Amino acid sequence: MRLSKRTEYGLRAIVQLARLWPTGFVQSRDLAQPEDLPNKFLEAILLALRRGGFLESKVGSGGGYRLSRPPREIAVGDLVRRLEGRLSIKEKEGVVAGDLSPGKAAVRLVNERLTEATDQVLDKMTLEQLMEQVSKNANLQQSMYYI
Amino acid sequence: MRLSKRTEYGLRAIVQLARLWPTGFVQSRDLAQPEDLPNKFLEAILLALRRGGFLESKVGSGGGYRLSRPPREIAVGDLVRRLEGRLSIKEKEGVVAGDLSPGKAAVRLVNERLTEATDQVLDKMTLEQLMEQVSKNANLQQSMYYI
DNA sequence: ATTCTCTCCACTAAAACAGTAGGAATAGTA
DNA sequence: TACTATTCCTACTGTTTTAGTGGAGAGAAT
Repeated sequence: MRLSKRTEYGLRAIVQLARLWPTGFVQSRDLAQPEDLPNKFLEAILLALRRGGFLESKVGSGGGYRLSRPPREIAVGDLVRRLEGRLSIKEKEGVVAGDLSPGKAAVRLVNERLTEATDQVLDKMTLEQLMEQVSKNANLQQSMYYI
Repeated sequence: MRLSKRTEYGLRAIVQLARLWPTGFVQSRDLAQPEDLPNKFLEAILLALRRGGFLESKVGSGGGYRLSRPPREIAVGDLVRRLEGRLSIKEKEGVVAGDLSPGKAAVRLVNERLTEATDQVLDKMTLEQLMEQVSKNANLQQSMYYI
């Protein structure tokens, strides 16, 4: 299970926006540079995040992006699902379940378990919690230098 | 999180072999037909499974494939990891952890949680358990017709 | 010898991924 | 009004991955 670059860049950008919350608008370029992300690609990603309702944007001079609500109200799962695009693409679902081969049934079961597990992880985590855990880890690392 | 066709076909084939365990060798063609899998593609997959130590094969007339050990001793996780090929590809790991940007650290954390969760699901499940659960579900479905 | 099967190598078509380029639209500012 | 800054939008491109196919070789049974 590997996140796409698109998702990775999106998360990296939104983490920056979360750290700045609730201050003003930040421009795409200023999100791209410190994390070294391809600017044009990032623009498209930010646009998707805005369409997903995670960001607000303002065009023109002094414009940019900001979170549309506080980090604690943004679930990482929603972000990832928006960014991956694929991921749980409504499989045709025609069959009601009794009538598939044992092999197909097994594959379906594995897929379901996997989806449940990943959804669990992703939906339980808000952007705020993600950032807390990251800085906790960072502090841990930091302190380990002095042991 | 979507399993590739390669993995799907491999699972569907090995589920058939597990149902037949511990009887003799089954030929690639006879695995492909009932599940309607592309024969040549399946051959390559079976070869990978043999190389992974999950199957034994016999060439020539009367040859074919069979499990190399009982279904209870085969973890679905090992199968999937073998078949996906990618999935937890040793990311370069150069950085010891303190020195990544907050964004990178966040992405890494999400990836780790996701990997843990999927490994958990997959490694806890043996081929035998998978089959039990599939037939349990099938029975459930079956009985629901009569409610 | 012949047939049957796995094994192995090379190749291809299509999709997904990871961007890039250029301009239109919009909002502030002089 | 003219100018500038920024998002918004469309279309395109190159690379990698996925999902196969084809054909020949090699070993085993009859």
